[in-house]
Amino acid sequence: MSKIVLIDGHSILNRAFYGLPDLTNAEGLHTNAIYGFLNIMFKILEEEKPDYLTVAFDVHAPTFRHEMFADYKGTRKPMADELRQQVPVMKDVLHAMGVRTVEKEGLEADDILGTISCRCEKEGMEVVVISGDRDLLQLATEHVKIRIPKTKKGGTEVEDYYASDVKERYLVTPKEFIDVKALMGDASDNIPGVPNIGEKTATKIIAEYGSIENAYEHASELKPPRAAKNIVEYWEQAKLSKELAAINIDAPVDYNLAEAELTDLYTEAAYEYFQRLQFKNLLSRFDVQAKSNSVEDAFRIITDKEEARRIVDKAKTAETAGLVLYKNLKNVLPLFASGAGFGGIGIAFGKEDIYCIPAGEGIEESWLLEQAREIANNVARFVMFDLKSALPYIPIRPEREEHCFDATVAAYLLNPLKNDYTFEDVAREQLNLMIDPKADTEAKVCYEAYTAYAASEPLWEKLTETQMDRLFKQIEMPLVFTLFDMEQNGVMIESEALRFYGNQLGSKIVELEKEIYEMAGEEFNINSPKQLGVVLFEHMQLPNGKKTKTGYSTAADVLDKLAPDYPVVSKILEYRQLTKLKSTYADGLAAYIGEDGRIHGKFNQTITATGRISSTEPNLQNIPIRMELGRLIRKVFIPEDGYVFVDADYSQIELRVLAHCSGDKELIQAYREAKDIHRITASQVFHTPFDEVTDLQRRNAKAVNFGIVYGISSFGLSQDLSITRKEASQYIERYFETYPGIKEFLDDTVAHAKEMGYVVTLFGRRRPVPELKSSNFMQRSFGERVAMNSPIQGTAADIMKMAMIRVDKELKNRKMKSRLVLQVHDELLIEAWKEELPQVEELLRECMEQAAELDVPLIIDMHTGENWYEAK
DNA sequence: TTAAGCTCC
DNA sequence: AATCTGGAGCTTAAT
Repeated sequence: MSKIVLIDGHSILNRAFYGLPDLTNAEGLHTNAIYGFLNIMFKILEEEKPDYLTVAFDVHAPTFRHEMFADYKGTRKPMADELRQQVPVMKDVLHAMGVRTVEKEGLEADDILGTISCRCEKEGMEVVVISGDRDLLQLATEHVKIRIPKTKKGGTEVEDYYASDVKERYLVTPKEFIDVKALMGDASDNIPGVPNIGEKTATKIIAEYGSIENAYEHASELKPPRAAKNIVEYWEQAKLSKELAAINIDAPVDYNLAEAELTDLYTEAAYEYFQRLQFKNLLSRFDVQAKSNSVEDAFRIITDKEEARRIVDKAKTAETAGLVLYKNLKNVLPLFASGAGFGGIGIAFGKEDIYCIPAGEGIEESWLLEQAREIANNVARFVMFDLKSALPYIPIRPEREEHCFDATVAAYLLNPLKNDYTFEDVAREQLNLMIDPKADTEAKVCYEAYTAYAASEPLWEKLTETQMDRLFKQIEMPLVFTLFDMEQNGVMIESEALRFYGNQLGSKIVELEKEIYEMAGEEFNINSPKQLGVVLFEHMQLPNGKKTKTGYSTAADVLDKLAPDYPVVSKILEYRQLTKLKSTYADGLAAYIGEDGRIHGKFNQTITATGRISSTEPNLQNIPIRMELGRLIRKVFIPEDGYVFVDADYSQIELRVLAHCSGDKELIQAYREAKDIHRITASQVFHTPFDEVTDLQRRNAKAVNFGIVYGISSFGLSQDLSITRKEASQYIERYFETYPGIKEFLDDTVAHAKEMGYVVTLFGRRRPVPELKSSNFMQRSFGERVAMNSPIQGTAADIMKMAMIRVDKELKNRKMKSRLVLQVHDELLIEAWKEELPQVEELLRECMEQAAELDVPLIIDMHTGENWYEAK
């Protein structure tokens, strides 16, 4: 017996839309409803294995009851824009998959579904109807199953209804379901029903009498007298309601079953669509092997040393070579980290020259690595993904650095918003090459090498088109080597002192724990916000316990307000501080100390949206400084014997960048003369002579200065300064009056971003801002703040990168022993050989202050010390 | 895996 | 009518 699945298109889209978090693709297109729809559809198809499939849509986008308001009468919301824009795309996607869709002017999807369902059942088919709308239950029979998906946590659950299930659950048959609705009405469908009859009464009446007609004839017997009276009084209305409630099962629908036959959904067109929508999980459903990847024919696995020798010799003279180092073949890419388990190389230097060369019996690891080094240092263009991680094995001579091309970094510049930059993605995006996720490791190695080889050109073209070619060549690529040096250098830790610090924290924590249990009158996990909230706001009855959806907020700003009145709260805050210090810093850092007594953290170049560098394993960019107790941690960061720390940080680099980019005369002038920019700002904003500015005025001016850089709102500023929103907006207004160039610049930047879809730094780095297209006020506002902040933060990052490169290069050129060890966004830490100290100081100041020439001076503060605490 | 909390610039 | 300062990473608890 053949089977058909019918889907209520808008209903399922709507379910998916409200059941999933907002997703957007790179174009700023919202995709969550489509994604959810497809997941539900695939799940159903796998379960049902039907022969036919059809999706029905309403011609005019219907309104929907928002789930939250489903119980309220008459609260239909118009379809959200984010959902509306997904509807035509959804239809396109279905068509790309060869799925039949039906819609007809004047018909609701219900009627289409009812009609097709009825026709198919008559043909002796099994019918499965998918909808989120319970009205469809009236269509259920022995052969028509209604399936209602529920988006729950951890996947979708589906409620199934044959006729008997409807009866069991609602006490009436599917046909009677229409009569129930006729009596109770449905405000959202404009079905009036009969007054004073709700769901309970309606169900009871229909369960007993089977139809409104029969109930009408026995009106005098009806239970609640009011119902009896009204059913007579409103009989015409009841009949009309029944007509409205009934789904038409004989509508004039042009429908040919043959067109609905379920064929292979995973077409090339669908693949391209999924790719564009960035449905990565769904892409894996496609049987990529079926597609002819002609490059695959060129893949060769080389085990013979003579052949390997011929290949690498040829590679050395190649124009462009893509290389990959891989672990043992059992291990999955990406690259090995620690050196153990080197498996071999992948190399590509032409469309017909793509090789995987495993290290093995005839081909020694050391020989192979040596060949890789020679290739890297001889080809005109050497391309890898994540070059920095290969540099320990393949050192690049300084004069050869400019011949290197890191495809990961290039892909990052082209779209810094992505989470990762895999070779599979780059192959897909740049080469239109689809890689089978199930391919064996050798094939993947070949693919990666080939992608590196072949993608460098389109990547470079795109960098040129977007005018980021200079940024790439002059800043990002050289930075790869600087960051590598910094990682290799690492920073020395006095591990004894660190352990002592941790132990001290440990004892203090135990003490505090006892005191808190004592004061609370019970023992609980203080680290659990959930438990803590219950103890504080329920058991101990502390005031103001309202906040957040998952319980009480126990965030520091909430507890701060309570601390003066409740000593236990102060203890808890102290406990939090100490446990944070111990777990993240004392114990956390200790775990990363290497055999050389140093921490070699990672500095990541392809993470942030703005162009900053990030630091992981461990994060060395968030070592405490604000609180004294935390700041002490910095005493364990020490230079090696014979060395001293030199720490230099830019003074207000972001504000200076803003002054330059905006060209604001006042602010530029202020910086050219400046001793104290916040005081000058206060003086100008508050119309107070410079020398008479109060501390409060200065503090406020400083907060406004920061707020401006972050993309200010009056609310944020008012929070920050504990003033009213009105006062805050007055501050901002006066600030903009004082510095009209800044207002103009920020407005222009947002306008440009809205038009172009991205913002740019002074050095050409781009950041897309898809949020600006959102119809959601909050999202759009976020986009505006991002548009204001990113060019400033990004330009500062660009400048720091240029400075680092110069510092690193200069130290190496002069063959100095001093070395760069840390970067913290606007700060560099150098481990300086004591004899070189004066040179280092001069060089640092020169490189940093002259890194870029702006209309305002770039100034650094510099200190030396025997540890990081002293040097900062 | 996510949320809440905390650390930094 | 609503909104409610930008960029990161790590640890813990709870799912």
